[in-house]
Amino acid sequence: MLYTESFVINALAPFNFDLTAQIFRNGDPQIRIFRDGIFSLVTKLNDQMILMKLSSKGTVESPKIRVELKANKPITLQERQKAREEARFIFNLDFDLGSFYEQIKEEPVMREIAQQLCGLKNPTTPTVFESLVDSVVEQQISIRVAIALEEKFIKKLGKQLEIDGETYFCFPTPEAVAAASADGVQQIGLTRRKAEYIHEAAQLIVAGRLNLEELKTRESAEEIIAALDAVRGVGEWTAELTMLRGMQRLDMFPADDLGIRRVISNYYRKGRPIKAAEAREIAKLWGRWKGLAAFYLIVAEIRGIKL
DNA sequence: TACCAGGTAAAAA
DNA sequence: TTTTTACATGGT
Repeated sequence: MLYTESFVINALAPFNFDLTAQIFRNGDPQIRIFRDGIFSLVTKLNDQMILMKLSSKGTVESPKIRVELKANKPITLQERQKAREEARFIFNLDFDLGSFYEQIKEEPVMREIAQQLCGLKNPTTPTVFESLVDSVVEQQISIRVAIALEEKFIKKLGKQLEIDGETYFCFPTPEAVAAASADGVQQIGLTRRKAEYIHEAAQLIVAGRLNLEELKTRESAEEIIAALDAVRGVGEWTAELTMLRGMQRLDMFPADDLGIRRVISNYYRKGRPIKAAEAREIAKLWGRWKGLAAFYLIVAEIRGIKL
């Protein structure tokens, strides 16, 4: 029996859903993908797995998102509410881009890029755990290899949903990862070290010694970084990236990141290689939105925006 | 075939 | 205290 329902939610303008969801255009259809104007992913709410499909029903200045839920069991009011919150979180719908645009309006390079990418918001992982795992997997290896490994990880340890004749996977819970051995995690093709890092982090969470979702609510970046840094395998870069992509901490700026340094170099230094210190200096132009600005540069490069 | 790609912890110097 | 090395896969 297939249960389905849909509703519409608002986003704080400006918001360009299609531009933002484009990030997922090459995703795995069984995990998450943006195709034919529809973003889909499976989410685990309470005990139930639900397929969520999002599409744009409004404009950049008056954004409305249609949310469609599909499940094999009846969807409760509470699940519906959690799905709504998750959709808001994944696309940062409540964030006021105006405050970012105000900050960079006197800065010609970012102003031009922001004009061309108006309404682009930063996608966030549904859980901090997912962001942490992704960041560890992405250490040192190319983003393409990392994505291949992340997909293997999800399909090996994530829960599976059969619905509407299709198979989907949702991101593994810390419990599932902890229950697997480090060997099990490594089998997806990670280094032994990385498999241990991820397995240990999952164990800490299950043991109640690391509460990532609680960390998300803290004000102080230093406190969060310190807590993340205590996890083996998590250094400064990993902590910053985890916060930027999993906690909506748009003030985080991973200056050590080679990709971020490259895009800054391309748009601000004519491609001349720069060091982390120079990247930090340039990032001061963006005030408290350093991480969001870096995301804009990355998207600008992907879309071939020239100044 | 060989080398490179969005780091980190541990070993070596 | 600072520098070097192991790590494992997929793309080119």
